[in-house]
Amino acid sequence: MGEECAEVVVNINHPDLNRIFHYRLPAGMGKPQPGTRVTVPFGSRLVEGWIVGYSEPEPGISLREIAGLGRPDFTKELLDLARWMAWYYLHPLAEILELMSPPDRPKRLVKCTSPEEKLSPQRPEDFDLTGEQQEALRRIEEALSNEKGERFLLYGVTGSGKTEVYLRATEFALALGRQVLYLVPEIALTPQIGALFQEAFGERVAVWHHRLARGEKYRLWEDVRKGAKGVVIGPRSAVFAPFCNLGLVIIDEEHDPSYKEQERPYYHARQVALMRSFLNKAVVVLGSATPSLESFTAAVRKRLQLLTISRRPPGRSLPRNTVVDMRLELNSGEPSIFSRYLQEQINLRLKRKEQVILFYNRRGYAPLVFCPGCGEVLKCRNCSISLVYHRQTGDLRCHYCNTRLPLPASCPSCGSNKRLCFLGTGIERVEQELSLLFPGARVLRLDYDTTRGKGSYSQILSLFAGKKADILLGTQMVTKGHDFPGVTLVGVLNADLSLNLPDYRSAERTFQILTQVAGRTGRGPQPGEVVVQTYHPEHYSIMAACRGDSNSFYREEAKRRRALEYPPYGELIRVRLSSRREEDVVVLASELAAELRRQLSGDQVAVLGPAPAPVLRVKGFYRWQILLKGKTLPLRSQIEACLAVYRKNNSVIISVEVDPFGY
DNA sequence: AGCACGCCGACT
DNA sequence: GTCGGCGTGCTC
Repeated sequence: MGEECAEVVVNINHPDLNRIFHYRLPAGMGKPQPGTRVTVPFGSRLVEGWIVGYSEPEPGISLREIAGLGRPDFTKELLDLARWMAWYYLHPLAEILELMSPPDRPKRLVKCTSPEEKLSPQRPEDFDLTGEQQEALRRIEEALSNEKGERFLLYGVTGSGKTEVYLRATEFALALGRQVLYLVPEIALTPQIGALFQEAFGERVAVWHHRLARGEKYRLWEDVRKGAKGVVIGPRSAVFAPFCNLGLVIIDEEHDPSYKEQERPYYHARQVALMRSFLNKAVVVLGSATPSLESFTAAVRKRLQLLTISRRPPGRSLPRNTVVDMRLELNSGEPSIFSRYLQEQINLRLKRKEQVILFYNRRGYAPLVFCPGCGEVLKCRNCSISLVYHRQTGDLRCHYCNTRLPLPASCPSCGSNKRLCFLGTGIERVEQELSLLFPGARVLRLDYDTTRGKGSYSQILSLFAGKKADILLGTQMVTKGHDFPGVTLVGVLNADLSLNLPDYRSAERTFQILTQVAGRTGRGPQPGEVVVQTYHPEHYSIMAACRGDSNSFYREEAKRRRALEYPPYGELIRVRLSSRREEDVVVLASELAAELRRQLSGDQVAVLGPAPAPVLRVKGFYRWQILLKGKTLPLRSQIEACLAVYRKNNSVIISVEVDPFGY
């Protein structure tokens, strides 16, 4: 006769242990709730784990008893979320639970360190929403009252006041006694939004990010769990906050690729947030001026309700767009990274004391360094990638593994001591040329390398906001949600760079970046202008972005993705194998691919590859990959079983990425 | 992952 | 005789 036993997941990361073990409860004790942390005897040692449920074990296994009970780490809802993630992302449950675990209680709980709350002035409610903003807000409020967990896509052009809608929806949710999760794409953006919300809602707002001190984290988590905090603002990981009464989830800039975790377990915070709100029947608002094709399609299919804001508030017009065909520019006069038209426009702003943002998406000074003696391009010794010359630090760097080495005096390949040549243009070279062309201009550079120091990111931005500079030259970083009313010109120096990435999303990314960066201008009383330099002026994503015609972009992009059955018209899973020995990877990859073909046979899933990864070698590891395309959702367990077998080979690491970014 | 068990070489 | 090398196999 069976007996109800606790199902325990042990916190050890090994493919053989990615399952449930049954344990007896100590005598004279009720059932601890699933999600409770436990210590259990495991073989000859004690290990940590969690109770995840109760059931009757198979007959014939010798049961042992739970050795120790810990705190309840997860509510049923969070546990269900973890289970869903483990299933959907083909990832060990233990590792997901570890990721979601609440912060440890610090040894010494510091007395209240929260700075004496500056009396938060109630935000003035006196300025009017536009009709479209009002309508969006009304529908969200209605949904909050209905408590049916409705989902919205707030599709509002840049500068249309989406944040104001979020603020008022939050106010409404709080008034109903519900908690609010507000996701932002990056840590860098949390302080700004956080300050705005704290001003409106004072102490009820928790600004969460991973760099908080341990005690602070612990206290915030506890406050959220008890309901003392009504709003949690933060990046990806904030999606795991222990809400007790979640009513509204806002995903700001929902298209932003930063929501996708780039390391294990490769989850997408937007997707997790959607599942979490489903489990809570919470209302979701996905907001963007350039929705992901996934969300756009979901709106077309009525899985998201569409809320549109098509106009900026009165007096704020959308910028004028000019496309410069750099091919024609090349044929006439001396070539420069700055077209003559853009130079004229920059000069005009400088004369008028207006500000300029320039976007150039390539770090360093020169992306290629080569030897004129033998023609060899200098490569990283750990990665199959060219080294980039950084002038500021005078060294060569690998942008994949971060290796740095001094610029060699002679060619490492042929020994010639002819001077090495720099090929191509990075942002440092653009900066240099900028100072030659506009000697009087004050230029700030915003990229990965100028923002290493603590606080340097916000320092650069506040210098620019305080008009201490005329030109802000930056990489991707300048495209994200900033609001500089003094900017009347945005220049995109090379719109094509993101088009050639090995990613089926490259056209979408290009469209989004161009539209977003264009949206950084004309946010003040003066109208804005955008100048886009490109060698592909006829490309659909560049044309659509420049004309502000997003519908034609989505139509074209949807057509292409559908034809190739890429997401959202098919699911994609990338299985990556890596090892220090290339032959091991090649052999195992082809065996695994053959086995997957056998297991998943049928026309539902295509097994593509194996093929070398776009960058074959990174950090000394050779990487090959297999792509699964098609209806993979019903086949998760077959895929999992198949991988488990091949993971027994311990010289080759197998990692799985569901819905990968890039190939 | 860890840890025990097991089956062969050189050592106080 | 036994100490210890790390291959193999198991963990409710």
